[in-house]
Amino acid sequence: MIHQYRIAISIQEINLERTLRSGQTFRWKKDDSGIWQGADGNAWFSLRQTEDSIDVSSNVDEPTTRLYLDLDRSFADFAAHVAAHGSELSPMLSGMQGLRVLNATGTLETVFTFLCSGNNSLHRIIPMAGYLGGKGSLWPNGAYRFPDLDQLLEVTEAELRSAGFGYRAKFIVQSAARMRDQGGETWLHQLRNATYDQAWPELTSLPGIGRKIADCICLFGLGHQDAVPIDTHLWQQLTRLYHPDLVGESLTASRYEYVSRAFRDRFGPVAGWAHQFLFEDNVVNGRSRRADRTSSDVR
DNA sequence: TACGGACCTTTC
DNA sequence: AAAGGTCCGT
Repeated sequence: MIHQYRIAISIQEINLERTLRSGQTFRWKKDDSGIWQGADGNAWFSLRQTEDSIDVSSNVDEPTTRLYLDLDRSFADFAAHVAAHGSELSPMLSGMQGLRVLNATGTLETVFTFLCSGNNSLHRIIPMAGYLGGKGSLWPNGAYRFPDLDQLLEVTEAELRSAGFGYRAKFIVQSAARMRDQGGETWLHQLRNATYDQAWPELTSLPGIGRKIADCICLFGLGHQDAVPIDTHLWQQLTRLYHPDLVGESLTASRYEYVSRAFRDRFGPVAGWAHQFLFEDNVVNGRSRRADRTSSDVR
């Protein structure tokens, strides 16, 4: 059955373009008509956004879509909350209206696509995520349902190697096998009911998943919004804003723990959202900021 | 326990 | 050289 409905909401409250291209999910596509085609877990969505509404076609009802897009929380309230805990983020917020952290339920997809993300760039992560997604079945909107664990278990390391996955091929095959041994998707989804502190060590027990990717899975795939993935972008931001003595230093495990805890202490339950703004700001502005610094420092 | 180097491949 | 890191050996 196909549901069709219009959700009245301003583009300041949720900006699909900004949100779906912010690197928390990798398989959404905007078609030639400007409609976003995607899938998450058991759902598929066609979304057409205007200034004040989103027209939805989907196999799920409106409450389910609202939950996925997290629409029942106010972006404006949230942004105010972030600004109250860190005024240094205020200047960034005006350019990031409607950038949200989605409430994905397809946790298996989060695990295996972020397994592709390490030491990699978006230009390559997206086609890799698309390749894995293609192992699943086709939804009516042209998006692929992400394969289940049994389907992933059929993929071989040799195949992924030849598909350009590099050394991540082994991690993917090994993690799929390990997950099966630990209880499969039942085990994974049960981490949703666990706390962040409980879920994190479970995830890092999978090969290829270290502290950063475990934090991504906690935040983007399990709904643990106190998780703070610290990648190279966050590290640049956090050192610049809060730990100037560490600027330019390498991100070691001990520094990760230290900086991560400090950020969580500052922003509490909205730490994950605050992280998303800092990440996005660095992706957009970081290069020029680095260029400014080096051009004035060097020579 | 903690750091530094290797690691696939593509793109800037 | 750097990319939204992780693993391994010292």
